[in-house]
Amino acid sequence: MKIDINTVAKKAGVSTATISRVLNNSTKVREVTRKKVLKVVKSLNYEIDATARSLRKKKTYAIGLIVENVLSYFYAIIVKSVEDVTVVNGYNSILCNTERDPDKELKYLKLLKSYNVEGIILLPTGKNSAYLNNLINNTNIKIVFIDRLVKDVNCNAVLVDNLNGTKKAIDYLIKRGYERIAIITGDVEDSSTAVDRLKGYLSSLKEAGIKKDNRLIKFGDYRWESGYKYTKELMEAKYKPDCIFISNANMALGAITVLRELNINIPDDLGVMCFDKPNYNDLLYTPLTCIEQPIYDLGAKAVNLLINEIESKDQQEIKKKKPEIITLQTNFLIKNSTK
Amino acid sequence: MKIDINTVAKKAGVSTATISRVLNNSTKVREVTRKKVLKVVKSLNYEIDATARSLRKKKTYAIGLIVENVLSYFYAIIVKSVEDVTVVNGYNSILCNTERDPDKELKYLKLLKSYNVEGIILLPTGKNSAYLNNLINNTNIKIVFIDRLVKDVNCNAVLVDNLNGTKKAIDYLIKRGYERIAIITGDVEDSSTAVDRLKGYLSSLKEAGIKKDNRLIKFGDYRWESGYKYTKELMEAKYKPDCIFISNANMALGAITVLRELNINIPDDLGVMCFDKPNYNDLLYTPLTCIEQPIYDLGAKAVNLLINEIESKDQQEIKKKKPEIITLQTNFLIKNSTK
DNA sequence: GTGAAAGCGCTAACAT
DNA sequence: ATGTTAGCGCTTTCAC
Repeated sequence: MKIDINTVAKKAGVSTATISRVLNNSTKVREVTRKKVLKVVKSLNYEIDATARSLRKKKTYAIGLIVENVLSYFYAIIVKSVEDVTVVNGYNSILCNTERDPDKELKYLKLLKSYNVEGIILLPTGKNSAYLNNLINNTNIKIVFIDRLVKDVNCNAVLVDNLNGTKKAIDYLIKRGYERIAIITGDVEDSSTAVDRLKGYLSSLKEAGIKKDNRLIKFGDYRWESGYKYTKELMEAKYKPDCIFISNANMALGAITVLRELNINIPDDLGVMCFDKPNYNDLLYTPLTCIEQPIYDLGAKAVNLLINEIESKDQQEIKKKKPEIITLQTNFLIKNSTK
Repeated sequence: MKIDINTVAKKAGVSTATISRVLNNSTKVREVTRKKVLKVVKSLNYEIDATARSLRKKKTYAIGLIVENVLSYFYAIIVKSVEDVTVVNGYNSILCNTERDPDKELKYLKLLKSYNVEGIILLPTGKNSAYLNNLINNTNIKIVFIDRLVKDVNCNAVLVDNLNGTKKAIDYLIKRGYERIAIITGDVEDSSTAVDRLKGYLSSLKEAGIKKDNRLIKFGDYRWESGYKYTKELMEAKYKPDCIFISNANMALGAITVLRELNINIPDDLGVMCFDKPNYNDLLYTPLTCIEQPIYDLGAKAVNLLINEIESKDQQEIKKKKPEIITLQTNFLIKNSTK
């Protein structure tokens, strides 16, 4: 029933080795033979069996991509860029969504190993460092982190300059006259991104001689709900901020939702700025002053790093050399959500 | 170097067959043996080789998902729902983006066949009917269309009731007093969705005794740009609509962008309604009256259909029975973009 | 209940 | 330039 290489070989009157050579673009085939084979291949609608080929070649041309959730625009862009660049290089990507659940992440890491992917691009939950080190040390699977690092795991990464991006943002807010700038950042336990954004915030305040005030610092989880929740907390407290800096777009959208419910006018009553540009920012009822990230590049560069490693001639060398960490710069966008 | 089933067998002091039995939950293993094997498996961090297993079992537990572009929220939801339901059933999904390019679609169909996926969920470009029929007739790969059909290809599908959804929308607009309702629909050549939405529009007009006017009918491509372009055309023409019905969210966002540029007020100067709810609709400067689609369900139901077919005992029966087409109902949301 | 061995569809080393 | 054949890592049939 299934058309395999034997069927093709028989019909073409040559051996399977020759078919294989044609299919793998070996030069050691006479032009006449090649033509004949290709004709038969086409006539039978034969497609090579990737499973068998992978097993034999020990090469799958597959990489895994683990993100949090494609429903977020940020991750969707990464998925798209990774796919684009992967395909251009003759590889395929397998997409996994962790939902920020370390168990799911672990499950997917194992799955991808089992699938013999040649590399993994990981937007990490921050846990699973033991298993990650196991992959790095005991297998040939290359790993590149994207957007954030994992404690105690040394490997290549492509990041955004969160520290300086945030510093520039807070400096701007201070210059505009804001005095009680609150921040809603991510979970500093799990995310190096959240840590750096908080650091940038604190550093700017310090330089301006403004004292850190814990009432103005909230730790969210980068989701809409936590932007909503902590903005509400901030605005219902006795000591209120005059401006809120929010560490990502999803939380910022939660924030402006609740601000409208509370009838708090932006920017008259409160300034709002965020890290990461919301999708269709200009169509929002309040386009947000924000730090735009080179998200597509983040994914594209990660794939390039990864494939370079995979295809490197000198695998010994690769194991030894220390991790390459690429840091991309951000872009400042001023809208009317700040005065 | 690589830990394979032989390594495990040797260390456990049993044959590879026994290891395999344990790993496949065969009942014919003594409890003591099973325990012993599992211990060794764990201690070696052994993960089964999915490639080898697939080749031998002729079962990959993989399905392909082909959509247009994850960057669109509509497709992102489908990707998410398909992954969710796929994983729950013990399968994995391979994501492919066609960018609406039939050549890319064909390439991916071939790739997925080569990967021995057991089924494909396809949001079709509308071309490639010959190859699709080849897959259906000559391979064991099951196919389910999602969102739209392909001419001359009979297979299972999960659709949205575009006709009635649109009818309800246009009926509403007429009842609200609009008299020159324009439509920007998709490409009726390629998309059954666009055809049905246009049909619903025409049918409502007819019932209300309003004559079809070609000046008010535009054919876009479901992308932001075409919403922008055709809205501009409509509003710069001599004969202008008093309301525009737009066939999807992306084009609607393009539309409201240009309407603002042209200083056309919604809904005072012009009513706007669309099929499909924009992401964060309520945060837009003009939340749109729209038809909400059960997108997550679309994907979830497609996976269920597909896996049912894949796992059906009676494969002969499957081949014979006529395609199942599930049509999901829409939801009407009234906002202030219509008077 | 367990082991030996064949074979899934392909590639690559070796032979001619 | 082409063919023969072993074997990638696993599962499954057949013996015992």
